[in-house]
Amino acid sequence: MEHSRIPKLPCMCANFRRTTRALTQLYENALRPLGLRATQFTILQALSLAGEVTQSQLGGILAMDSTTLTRTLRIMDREGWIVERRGQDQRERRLRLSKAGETQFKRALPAWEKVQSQLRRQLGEQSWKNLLEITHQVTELVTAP
Amino acid sequence: MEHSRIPKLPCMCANFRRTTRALTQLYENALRPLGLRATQFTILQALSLAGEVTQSQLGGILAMDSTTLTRTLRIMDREGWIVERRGQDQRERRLRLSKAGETQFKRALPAWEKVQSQLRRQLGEQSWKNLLEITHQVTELVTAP
DNA sequence: CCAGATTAGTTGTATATACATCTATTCTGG
DNA sequence: CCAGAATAGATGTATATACAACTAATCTGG
Repeated sequence: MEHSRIPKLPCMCANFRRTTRALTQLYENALRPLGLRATQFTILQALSLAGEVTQSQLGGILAMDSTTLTRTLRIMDREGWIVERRGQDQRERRLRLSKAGETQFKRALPAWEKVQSQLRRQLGEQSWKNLLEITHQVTELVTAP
Repeated sequence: MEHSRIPKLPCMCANFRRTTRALTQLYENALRPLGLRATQFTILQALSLAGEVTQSQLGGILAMDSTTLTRTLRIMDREGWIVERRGQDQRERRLRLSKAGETQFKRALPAWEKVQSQLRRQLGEQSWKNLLEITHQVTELVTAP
């Protein structure tokens, strides 16, 4: 019976936070040469998939507070990766990838795919799919409707 | 076929980060009346289980950079929840809960147990155990040996 | 139409997080 | 024993994160 290097934690939140710290380092190591943080890559990918969305909608997609996005989007805007425009409703900011943002996203894709497929191989196809499914379910369950 | 409120994300890291944000809010809402953040509660619990450890060892247990702990431990020390002392090796700081720290941990336990058991009920016993197990495995896999 | 309620996003503030770099201490090979 | 290597933490810096309080715009009931 091989004993684990790290102890089990009884708290579900602590477990997820710990795993997320470890995973984030793995992915950020891969993205560092591109000057991308994990959150930034995620936003590039989300916008690439979603097209134009408001800041609130993006917050909903990522289960991230809209006020957090204000700061992160400022950084990404400074890099020229996104375009913001006012819509009918003058309060909201409609966001989409700029050309430079699309380019940066495509530039980062190989590094992301490499770390994804490496982890996928290590976990096995079954666990991989199971993990994507269960994390999604937990997010749905825990996120306020 | 009920369509989901939130889209699936293809990135494992993004998935875990999103779920962790949602879970953290759930737990922090429960701990807020006690003036505890999720990380702080986790450290109280980890020290309660581990006894006296060095800062590096605590970092290993939580898969958290030791330099991150410097700041968080300062806050907890300011609150009087931990005792730091020098060991044989004068470089290291040996940490344990103070009386006040134990008291604070015990004070927080009911709120934590409530949110834990509520989530456990919602997920079901099988998913709950599965989640604790799989997150632990991923952490082991991804953490540098 | 308008006053109050609601909503979108910003700003102030505090904590969380890690990397690069630094200092102090300990270890290790010769 | 001692010089260089390795280790434990601290500090500087940048990003991530959310809540409370704020401003501006929109909506809604009367």
